[in-house]
Amino acid sequence: MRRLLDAAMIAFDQRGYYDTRINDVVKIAKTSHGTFYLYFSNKEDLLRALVTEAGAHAQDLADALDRPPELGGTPQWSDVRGWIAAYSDHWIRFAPLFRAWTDLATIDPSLLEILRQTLTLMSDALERQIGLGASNHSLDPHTAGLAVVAMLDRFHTMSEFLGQPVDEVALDTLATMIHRSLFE
Amino acid sequence: MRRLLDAAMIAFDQRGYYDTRINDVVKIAKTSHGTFYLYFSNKEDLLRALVTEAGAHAQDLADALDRPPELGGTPQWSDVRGWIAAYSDHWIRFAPLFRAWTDLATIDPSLLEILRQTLTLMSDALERQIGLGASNHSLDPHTAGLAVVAMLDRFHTMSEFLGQPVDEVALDTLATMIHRSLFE
Amino acid sequence: MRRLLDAAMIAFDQRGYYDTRINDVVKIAKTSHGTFYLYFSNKEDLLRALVTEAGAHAQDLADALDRPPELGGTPQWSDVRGWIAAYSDHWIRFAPLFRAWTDLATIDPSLLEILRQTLTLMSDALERQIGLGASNHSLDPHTAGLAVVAMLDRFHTMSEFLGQPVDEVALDTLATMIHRSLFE
Amino acid sequence: MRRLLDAAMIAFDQRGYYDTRINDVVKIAKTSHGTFYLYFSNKEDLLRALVTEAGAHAQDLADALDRPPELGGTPQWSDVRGWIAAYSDHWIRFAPLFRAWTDLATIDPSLLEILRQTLTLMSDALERQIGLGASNHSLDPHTAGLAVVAMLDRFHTMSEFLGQPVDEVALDTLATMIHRSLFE
DNA sequence: CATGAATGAGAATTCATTCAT
DNA sequence: AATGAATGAATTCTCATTCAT
Repeated sequence: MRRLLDAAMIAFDQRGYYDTRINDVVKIAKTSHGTFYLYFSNKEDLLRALVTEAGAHAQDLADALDRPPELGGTPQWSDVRGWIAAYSDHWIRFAPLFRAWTDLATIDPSLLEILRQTLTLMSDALERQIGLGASNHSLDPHTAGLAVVAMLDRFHTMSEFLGQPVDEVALDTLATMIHRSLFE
Repeated sequence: MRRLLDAAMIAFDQRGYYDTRINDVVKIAKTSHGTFYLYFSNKEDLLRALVTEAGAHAQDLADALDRPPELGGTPQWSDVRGWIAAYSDHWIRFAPLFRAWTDLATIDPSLLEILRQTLTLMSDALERQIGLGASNHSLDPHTAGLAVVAMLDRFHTMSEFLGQPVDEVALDTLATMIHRSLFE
Repeated sequence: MRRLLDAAMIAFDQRGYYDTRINDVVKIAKTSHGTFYLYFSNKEDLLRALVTEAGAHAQDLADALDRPPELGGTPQWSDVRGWIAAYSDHWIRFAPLFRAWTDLATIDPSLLEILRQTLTLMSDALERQIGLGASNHSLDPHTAGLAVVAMLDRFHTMSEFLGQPVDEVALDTLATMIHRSLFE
Repeated sequence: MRRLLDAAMIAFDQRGYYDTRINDVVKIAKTSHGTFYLYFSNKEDLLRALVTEAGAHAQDLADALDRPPELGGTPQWSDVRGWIAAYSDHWIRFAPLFRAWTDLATIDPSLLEILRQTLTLMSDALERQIGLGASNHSLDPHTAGLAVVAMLDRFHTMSEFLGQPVDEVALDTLATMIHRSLFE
């Protein structure tokens, strides 16, 4: 079953969720069709399992955010930078899922629900951080929290499309932008 | 043909690109399978046509960005706010395409190319704006430009999933965040 | 579609409903899988269509029963004999359906319903005939009507299994038995 | 093994033979697939075992018929009534088998053989009884014997489908019909 | 130009059966 | 003896695409 989940990640990464056939997953996992249906009732079910794992991982990310800033009080640039690095790792790990996830959430209520929870998890944690910052009277904290997640998430996707690796310089700039907009 | 394009937008919106069958499009357009293949060679071709339209519209967006700031010199909050409003309209209009577009770009080179061009169009325009701002020594302008597009794009998607409309308050906050991070 | 229905009758006759593959039907009908699914959603649906036809035919049988006896008053042996012949033809024509029908009615409510209606149609008509007969004080007419249908139906099945054709002698004996038990 | 046989009867009753999966039987019997194949080589084999049991029971029924009539000479109504009651019990006990049995006999020679024997057993015994009756000059005894079994068998099935229990009144009427047609 | 019935390649799914433990 | 995970052949079913009208 783990073999199937891992195989699915590889397959989704190579051909995308939609162009992945059960056959592909099964071949990579070196198992049989029958075995696949022993553990999952179809491809969507498989995606759901993977997405649930990604959700659990996102929980860790959110928890990391809730740790108090290094110097107490307002979060520092280094706090922001650290979290961005963590988010980047998360994104790289689960990237193959994200595309299909977003598209399928339109149709599958259970995927939508996990998506909502994961999103809320992270944007709420950010919201709490924003509350710690000064001079945020003019920001709607909820919007700001969501906007940060949005930016980080999409920046990775877009960089991928432009064929530009997300390097340290890029992460530094993102950290600066976020720190300036929220905590200065 | 326009009827088919419009029908496709409706279908993609309702069921997503992948779960839309030629049948669905044809039914909504109140025409026949035969007619569909008269104008498009397959579903991907149909998406390409729609995406090309969206690309042309994005050109207008980028042009708007290149107009000089209201007060010359550094762009003001109101300049940023205006552009965000324009982007928001653009997003709402083409939302059904974005999901599939991103996913398919992995596979279809022509879609990837249009995506790259559109993205570059907007991030370059932003990059030029950022160059106008002061105190941006610590920002990589290219990263910053892309990050802004990323944030705006994804913020809309995420709001949709959370069932939260993107209202004036949200747009104000986005404007403030962007203005602070780039031009203060 | 008629071609498919006819092909199905042939296939069901040759291999029985359960051992008939969609493939078999499609081959006999000299058409394609796709065409099959254009008209029927699965094998059960196909059976349902055939069974509905059989039901319509049974209606004719029941109508025939309701015609007044040749000599008015009590039905004569010849009346009974005539109807038995008609029933026999009906059975021979739809025999391939009957086995699966009975078995599937346990599971499929719509098949059960058609079975009920067809059964009731015939046993009610018989019940009315029995009402015309004399000396039936000791018979429950409903039971008697159903019993006659039961006997005729099953006698054919059983003869088939014993490899004994249902000939004129047999039909004469059945007529005598029914006439004696109901109208003497 | 008895557990499996009993489980099979329950499963066949609930879903019918064809829609019963080895899995269903195994679950009801609270045992494993492996164990199933230890005792039976497949589902047909399992049915064969049950059907053989039913055949043995039918032997008893036939024997009961061969006992001399209560008052010697021609069988009385009460003799007929008694035998019908016995048949009814037999039917109720083995009903789940009958449906599949009849259908499968078309295909499986060994099932056909047991069916033939059981049928012959009972119709022959009836034939002998009919020989005892007076005034049967116009009846073909073999047809008559088979017709009685047919009527009893199918009447039960049909009552089941109509949702009407086979009560005392019904059995009385059946007895009267049979007695009238054979022995009056 | 428009139609929509027909096609069949390809994908999903089931389930009897095996076999290592 | 008993188990139940694994197998894969056999089937069902879908849907993009064609083509005669």
